[in-house]
Amino acid sequence: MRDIVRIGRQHLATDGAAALSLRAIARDLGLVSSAVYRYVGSRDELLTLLVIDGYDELGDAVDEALGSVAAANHAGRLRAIGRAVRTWALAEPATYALLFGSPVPGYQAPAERTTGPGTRVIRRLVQVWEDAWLAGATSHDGGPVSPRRLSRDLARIRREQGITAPDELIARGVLVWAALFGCISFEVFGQYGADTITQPQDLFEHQLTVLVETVGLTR
Amino acid sequence: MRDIVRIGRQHLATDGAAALSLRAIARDLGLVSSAVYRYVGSRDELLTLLVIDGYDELGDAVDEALGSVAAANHAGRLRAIGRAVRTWALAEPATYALLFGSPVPGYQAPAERTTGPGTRVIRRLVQVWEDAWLAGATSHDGGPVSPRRLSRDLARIRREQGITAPDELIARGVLVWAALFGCISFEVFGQYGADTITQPQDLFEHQLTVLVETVGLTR
DNA sequence: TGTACATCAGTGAACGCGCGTTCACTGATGTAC
DNA sequence: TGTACATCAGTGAACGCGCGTTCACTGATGTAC
Repeated sequence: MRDIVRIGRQHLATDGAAALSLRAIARDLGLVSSAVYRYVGSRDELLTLLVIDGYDELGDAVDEALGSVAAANHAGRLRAIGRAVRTWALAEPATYALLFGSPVPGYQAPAERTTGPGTRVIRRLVQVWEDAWLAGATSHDGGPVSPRRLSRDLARIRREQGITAPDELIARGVLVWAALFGCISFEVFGQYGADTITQPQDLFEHQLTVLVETVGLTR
Repeated sequence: MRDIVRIGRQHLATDGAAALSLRAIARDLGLVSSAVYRYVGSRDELLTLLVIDGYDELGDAVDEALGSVAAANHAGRLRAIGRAVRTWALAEPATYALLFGSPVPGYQAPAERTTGPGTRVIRRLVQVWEDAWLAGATSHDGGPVSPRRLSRDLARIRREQGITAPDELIARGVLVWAALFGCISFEVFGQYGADTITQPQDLFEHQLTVLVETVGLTR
């Protein structure tokens, strides 16, 4: 069972999610193709297992990185999360692509099984903004953002997440979240030209500095 | 020939790049499968045609949007580029995924044919920073950024692009570029939860405002 | 105006391949009495 | 301690399918003289 997921991830790396083949996995396991049906039911379910496994591994990496940063060091926590995501993404580019790249055609992850693990990183990020807000360690405060439609979306997020941070901070938090993954995707997917960025880790550290500033963390 | 690319893009939307099938395209064209080999040579070449076609369509959309913005309105130009990319991505999510999503396993775009069209958007963005810099309309100036390794990468970019903007502005420009596509990818690929963001265009406009600020455009 | 020839778009059969999934089955291992 | 039975991991054949690519070909259209 663990073997199936393990080999599945290897195949993800070589063939991609769309070409993931139960027969090939069975072959690598030294099994006949029908034998894996005792464990996974269908190809789509294997994809779901890989999605959950990936989200959990990423979430564990982030949590471990956060373990060695003081709670009051909000900027440090953001940086730690960013570094952990990047490091994991570079180590597991195929699984990263499954989670954050193009959707797999014809496959829809079942929300009731993937939403929990799939939101671990953003929940950690939200906690950073919220803690910074409560500690008075962010430069963003003030009333609702315009237009009112956007403010309503942000209010819903505030309610669902059980937080108190103001509109502007939440909106910037969402941007920083998307920007962080944008930077990592560009690097992992090779969007930076081949010879332009030779020191991506230095660039990333600089990007983290700007993102800390974007969300207004003062410490 | 145009028909092949047209139908190819339709198949991209339904089956994805990895499952793109010359036979299926031939079928849709009312041709026998071997007939398309008169036009494309191989499946990989069709992918290359789709990549080039996509980059060019996106580049045209950006250029057209820029046509109605005054050159001195730097923030407006950045916003126009962002909106054009987002609008095109939402209209052509499958082609957007081919260009900016997960790499297609086993396929490598030939640099000599795709680099030109593939860099149209970033070249327009770079021109915005550069014009703003030359016009004194950006709040970022000053000397080299640290560490020196990063500064060297930025110097190479400066030389290759034939620009004069300082380190900090170039670095932030790269971040804004990656962040812009990060925001759009999150929306196109459905990373925002199903019910969290109901008004993505309002959120995007707010994100553009923050990105204008990030790159320090004062007008 | 007519004929011979070249070009060229498309045909149809074939090659060898891999895929997901079902189904009746075998044979080893564990369990109950 | 021995026997009958249940469980369960894995087998092997089969289903119907689609794929990329090659190759010799047909038949219509255009061109040269």
